[in-house]
Amino acid sequence: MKERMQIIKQYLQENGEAKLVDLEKLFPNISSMTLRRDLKRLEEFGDVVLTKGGAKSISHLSRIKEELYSKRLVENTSEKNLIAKKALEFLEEGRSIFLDSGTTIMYLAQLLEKQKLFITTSAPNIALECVKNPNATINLVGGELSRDNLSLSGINALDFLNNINIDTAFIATSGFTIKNGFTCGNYQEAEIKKKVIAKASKVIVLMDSSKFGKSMPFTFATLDDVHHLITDDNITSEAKNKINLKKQNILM
Amino acid sequence: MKERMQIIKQYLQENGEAKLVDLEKLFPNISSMTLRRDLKRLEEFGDVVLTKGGAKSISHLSRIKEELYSKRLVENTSEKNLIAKKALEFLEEGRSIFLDSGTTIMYLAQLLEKQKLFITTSAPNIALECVKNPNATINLVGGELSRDNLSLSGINALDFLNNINIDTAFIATSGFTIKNGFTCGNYQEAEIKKKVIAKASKVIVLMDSSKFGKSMPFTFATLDDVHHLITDDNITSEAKNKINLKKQNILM
DNA sequence: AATAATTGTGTTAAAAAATAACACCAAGGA
DNA sequence: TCCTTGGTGTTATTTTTTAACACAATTATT
Repeated sequence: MKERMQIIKQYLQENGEAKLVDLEKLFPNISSMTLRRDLKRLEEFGDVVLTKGGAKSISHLSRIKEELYSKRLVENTSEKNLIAKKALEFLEEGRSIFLDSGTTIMYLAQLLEKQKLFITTSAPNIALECVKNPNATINLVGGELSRDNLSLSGINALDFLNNINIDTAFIATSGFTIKNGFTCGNYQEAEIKKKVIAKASKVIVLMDSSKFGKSMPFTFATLDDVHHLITDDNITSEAKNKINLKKQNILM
Repeated sequence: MKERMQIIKQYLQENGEAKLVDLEKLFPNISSMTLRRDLKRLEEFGDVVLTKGGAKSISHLSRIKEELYSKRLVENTSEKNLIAKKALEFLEEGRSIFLDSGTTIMYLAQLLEKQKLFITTSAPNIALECVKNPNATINLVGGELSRDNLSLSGINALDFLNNINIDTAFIATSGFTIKNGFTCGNYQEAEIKKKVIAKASKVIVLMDSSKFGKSMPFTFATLDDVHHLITDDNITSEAKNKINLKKQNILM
């Protein structure tokens, strides 16, 4: 595929939408006719739907729709995207990984290309995203589906996790404070995360900076339990120092 | 919501797309400006995306995208929709039901409104559709996700099913012949279906007429195992007679 | 009940966007 | 070399969208 179309595709991925006028600014010396033709080709490819004056990413639209029914509203998308990109570095071909539920992890799932991986997850939407990778084996934990965060939990999920091995676990968090550690809003969810962390050889937490300083009811891990923490650079240097005091491997 | 908008919404649901010119034909004495405004309101509602000259249903788009990655291509959509509508009659508020994987069942899931239901399913995409119903409890079987039909299977899925009770099971099939009964293309999937059928008090098979006369490798049920068979009226009367010879409760 | 505010609707003119048709150029193959 | 192919830019034309206004019909307010 042409480089220009790759850039447009990425733009679509990140912004959800691309207006023709935006693209014209992005490529000042390309005619609008050509950009229009590019969008048309992307549509034939299947990832995009043409709208008046531009195009929208279908996966983005589905995500919006999901959010309509689950509670949350996704914010800090570009930060989350960056965090996900950093997390990619911890992926090794042929490994068994766990993907937690959550929008940041969804971005990570979308970045997975054709790596041979054994993926276990507690989020059906993430499983469906991963299945697009033809070389991945996808396992989904069973259980009750929570409307809040679209994640599965319950005794069956825990049973499932008992029977598998995990090299690297990518975990999302709803809150973090030095005092309470990593926290989430749901007891069942905390149970799952705890179990995953206990079983994984390497634990990587993905957290955008807005979560810092917030505490949710249930703690599922402390700083000592995780091997890497990936966040964005909107985190205050004070916070950064506090964490680094205890731990060197914070990434941003 | 206005009746006209309801009709448009249904049109969108069934056709995936509505061009303005189509709507103008559908409502000959409504101005195109008004229809345009209707589509705009539907967009704000979140279910559709406006395109050049009309609108497209987002869930339809996501389905198309799913098909791009799983193998199948959905055919006979209007038949499947009709079958799903007939299946609705077998739903009773407050019951425990099982939803199989498959596109016909997906149509059924989309028709579920606000009934209080306890839903178990082996298909993550169907689980995500059902979660939009605020009164349903959704349970998803665990296991490995098949790329072919987006369904979960394996020992964990069977375990899960062992521990739940099912009033009514809605099952899809890939093929049916008098000789071989109901068949599907995957051993693991057949195991799941068998288990569900064994546990359910009432078994309803949804099958569009194109499946009749086709045999797949694995039989998961015979006519005697199922209580109702719902199909469309493209089925030959010969086939109909053959089935009715054995069974009275065929619906079409 | 009378009045006012709101909402939906249709009509028109203007603006914006999409398309079709054609010419051009570069790369690759016969 | 010449021919084909695929991508590109330009222009004119058509289609689609928007904005503005006028007019009911409905609902709320006095």
